[in-house]
Amino acid sequence: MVTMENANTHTNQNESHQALTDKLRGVGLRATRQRLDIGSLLFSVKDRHVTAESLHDEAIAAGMKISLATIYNALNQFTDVGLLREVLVDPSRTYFDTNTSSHHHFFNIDNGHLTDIPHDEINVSCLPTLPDGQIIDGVDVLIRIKPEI
Amino acid sequence: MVTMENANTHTNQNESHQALTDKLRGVGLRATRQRLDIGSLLFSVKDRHVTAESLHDEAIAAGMKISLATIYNALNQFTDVGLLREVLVDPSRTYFDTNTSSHHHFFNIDNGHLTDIPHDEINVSCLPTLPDGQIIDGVDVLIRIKPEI
DNA sequence: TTTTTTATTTAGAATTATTCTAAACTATTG
DNA sequence: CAATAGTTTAGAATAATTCTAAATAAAAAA
Repeated sequence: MVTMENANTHTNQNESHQALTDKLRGVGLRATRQRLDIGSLLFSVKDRHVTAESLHDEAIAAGMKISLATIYNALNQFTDVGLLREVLVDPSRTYFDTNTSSHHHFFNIDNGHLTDIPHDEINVSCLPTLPDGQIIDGVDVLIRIKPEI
Repeated sequence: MVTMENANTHTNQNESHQALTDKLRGVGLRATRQRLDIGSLLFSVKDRHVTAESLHDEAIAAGMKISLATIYNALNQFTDVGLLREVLVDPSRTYFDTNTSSHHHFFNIDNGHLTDIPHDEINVSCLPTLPDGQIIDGVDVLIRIKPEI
């Protein structure tokens, strides 16, 4: 009789487990089970766009035991240390993007889908002079699209 | 003894009163006292950026009698008919811009101030192909700035 | 290891922006 | 002026997010 209660998460993507641990420690965060779970959902696939709620639903569906408050904490902490980036598209919901490199977005106003646009596919020539002693922190381009007709 | 109780608002900008009435009727909205009050605050000065709360505070300070719910209603209606435009800069607050022409924004992440950038001072060359049968609804460029040093 | 210290998790309460409800009110129409 | 349809508003309701404080777990010290 093989007992496997308390199976420590899904024992498949093990190489990423260590990588994730290192990634978290590298930014000064403890590699807790919850953060590893969240990280495995966020970083095993490239370029994801999630909300706290959507990620929580996903975690629960994957059998992970984690509270919504922890999801909020983790998303904010990951953003603070540069592992995630906030994208503003909907005034009533915060989206997080796992792609933290310089890039832009298509936002489908019809179905709410977000799509990345590689940095080099958009050219922003910024002629305007910056106010007084200000410098640029970042540039966000959002192209709202909708179905033809 | 000059009695002036119930002075119907400030009797100075009268020419704009008729213009405002026409503007509201022109978009299918009744020219109620509240909408005229809000309109006088929004449209007598060019290029304003307000939140429902900030506009309500301003209205109350100006002695206008109007509820926050009405401010929300009016801002949303004005936006629906194109008299205002929403600007996304802060995930926890909706900003409205009285400048509805095509233009962009500087967002000072230090103090939260929004500044317009004329349309022609930014050049966005959009090389990326749009997904399937999609067309562009609009393009928003937000340049986040911060104090030097 | 065991102990100590410090960070993390979490349930649930609290906050906050925004919307909804339903009754009172007012602009417009006939 | 009366009837009709749109508007305002107080206050309740929602919904996203943060906070609190107690329980727990990770890292450091012994």
